[in-house]
Amino acid sequence: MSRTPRRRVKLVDIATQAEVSVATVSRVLSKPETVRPELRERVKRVLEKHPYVPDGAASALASRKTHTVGAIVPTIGVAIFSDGIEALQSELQESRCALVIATNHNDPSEEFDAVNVLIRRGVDGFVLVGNDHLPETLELMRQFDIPFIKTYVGASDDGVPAVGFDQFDATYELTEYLISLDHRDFGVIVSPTRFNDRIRARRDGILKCLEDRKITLAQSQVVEVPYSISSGRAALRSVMNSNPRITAVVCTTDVLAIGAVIEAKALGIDVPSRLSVTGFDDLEMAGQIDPTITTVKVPAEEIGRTAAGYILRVIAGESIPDSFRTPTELIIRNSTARPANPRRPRGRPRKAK
Amino acid sequence: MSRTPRRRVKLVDIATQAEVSVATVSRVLSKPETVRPELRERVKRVLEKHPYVPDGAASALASRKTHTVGAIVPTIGVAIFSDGIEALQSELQESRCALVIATNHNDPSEEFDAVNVLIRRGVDGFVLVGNDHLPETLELMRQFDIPFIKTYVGASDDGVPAVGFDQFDATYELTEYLISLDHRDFGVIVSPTRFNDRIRARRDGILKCLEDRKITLAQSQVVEVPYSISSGRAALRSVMNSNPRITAVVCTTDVLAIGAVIEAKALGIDVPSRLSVTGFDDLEMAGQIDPTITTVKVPAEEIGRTAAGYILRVIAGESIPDSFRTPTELIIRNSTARPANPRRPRGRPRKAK
DNA sequence: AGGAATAATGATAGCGCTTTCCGAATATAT
DNA sequence: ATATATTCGGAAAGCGCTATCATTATTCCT
Repeated sequence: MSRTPRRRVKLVDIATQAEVSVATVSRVLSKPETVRPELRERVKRVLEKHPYVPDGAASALASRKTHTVGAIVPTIGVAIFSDGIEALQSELQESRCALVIATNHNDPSEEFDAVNVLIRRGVDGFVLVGNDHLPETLELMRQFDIPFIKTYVGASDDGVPAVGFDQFDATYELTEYLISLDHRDFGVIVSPTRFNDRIRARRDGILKCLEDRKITLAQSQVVEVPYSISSGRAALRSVMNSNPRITAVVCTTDVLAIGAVIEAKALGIDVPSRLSVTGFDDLEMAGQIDPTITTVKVPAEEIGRTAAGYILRVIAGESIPDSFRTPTELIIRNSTARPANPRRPRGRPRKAK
Repeated sequence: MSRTPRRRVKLVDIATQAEVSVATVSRVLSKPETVRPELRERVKRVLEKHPYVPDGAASALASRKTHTVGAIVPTIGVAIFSDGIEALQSELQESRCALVIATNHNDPSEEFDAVNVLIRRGVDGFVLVGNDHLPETLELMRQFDIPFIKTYVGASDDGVPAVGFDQFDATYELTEYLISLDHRDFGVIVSPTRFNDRIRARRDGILKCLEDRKITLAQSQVVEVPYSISSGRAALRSVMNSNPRITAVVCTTDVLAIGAVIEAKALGIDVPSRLSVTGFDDLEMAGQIDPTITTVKVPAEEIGRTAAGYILRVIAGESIPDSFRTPTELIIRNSTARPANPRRPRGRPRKAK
């Protein structure tokens, strides 16, 4: 327990000890190949003997690089984001780059503040979530010349690089699958769409698919509720009350679908024989609950991993493709089946691709 | 869309504009009360007109303060940690202090590396999780004179301030409750204990309580498995196979308990009439699954909030109590009941406090 | 072998801010 | 009025590092 309050060792200490200039030590640390092996070794030996940790603030000030990227996500309490962040971080770390995380709780003005704070702290680039951002936010990043990318979206609407998938297409496809099973009466349970373009896209994918097949929906068959299991339960009740003929309920997230399935059971509505339910995200729970839930797997880990490479390349000034698609996967489980009395019984079963 | 690549505005620009010295502007920003109102207003007006964002690196270098705290948690993918972090962050933000998060995946050497990286990046203090840390890690933080606290533990074993609760006591109490219900044959399902003092404490609290009541356990009645629902399922099977007379299964986390409950149902073992199951953490799912699960609520949000104040005070050099206890709560739900054929049927029901 | 080109090192000027230190201005006491 | 205390603002010295540039050592041509 050496309580030695000894002064922090700095570059000049190492330099003195090794009898070279500070410039040389700095070079050994950052571009070792530019210094003669003999000297390099001498410096390295000294470095090993002393607990030298470079001062990030000083080097950031001198070089104008922080080797840090900032990620701003809605929340870290949701698996698809925490998984993405973990992957982003470990990948960034490989390139000796730190990650600093901020949350915006789906509030664009919180995001603006976060960008401000992070710019002040110093980051070389930003990883944002979704397509919707305050113009001021974008303006600020551009003003400070800090590059950024968008994630969890298939393509950005303004030329900013994006890595993710098309949420609209994913739910469109999911809904098509339900229709192929001969479902014609739908309920839709939507998580909060305010300031959330991804959820809006999911909802719109469902509605557009239904519309394209000329399937109409009463207002009351589409409900928007908070993100929680208990809200999912309440929503299922409300949707089924509004139209008892519904045979399929599409939820924009697994959390809601889990609630729906639990409530259906409590109501004595059998899933899937009487009612099909689908989720989105593919949480572990979706595959374990009884019945297991048909859902769409979100490639969170791949998004995080890819985003790391993307933002690093943007920072390095390399040009990269505008968008990178990480494929989703429709996972068919036991919460979906053909309805008991299909309105068009002769439609033959179609295997989802 | 002004694409103006104009040079970042700095302190001297503001100073020139306001016709004062940089020192004055700096003072207006950090200790406004030391500058005459008239001048202060003049500077503030200029500040408002120009998008000035101080350079954190420069001020960190000059003042040796980063206004940043570093938190190192096992993972952010677990609710009790993500909830704690969210609270920590929002609370820290109130004091205009940033939070940077690192994960160690329960690996002490990853934690050491993280501390290193964060020291380099610059943090004024650390928030760690648990009691177990490499001596090198502690030594490093002390060497750089960076204060730290421990969280999710009731007290530290070495005088470091701690905020949290006693995991041992919590499971001891939970086990007592089961015993009061007349359970005498137990199974214990434990999440990974390697490098995880909190889980070890939870396990030991269970075992000690059992031991104190002279209840013995075969080796096979205590299993350690990975942290997942499916592991919980497998573990339940294994435990029940080893001794079919078991009437109560105690799990160290809700995730495992959820798996246990699901598997029991799959096996046709009714919970709670034939088997009682308990969890720990109080995830939302624990209160929604059928049967709802008896568990211990972990005050994650309170821990995060309190930790913020604690570390801030330590940084400020104020003296604080060695530890702060955030109380847990035993939440009794439908997964626990008196066993069908208690070995000692005359023990009268005892209400848990 | 002589000179040019190349490579390796050192000296040093900042990076943008904070913070003494000190003089000027103002207030208070004698 | 003068002497003394008090307040306020400016000048300037760094904070620890990187990067430019000049200098010196080394290698390669012809």
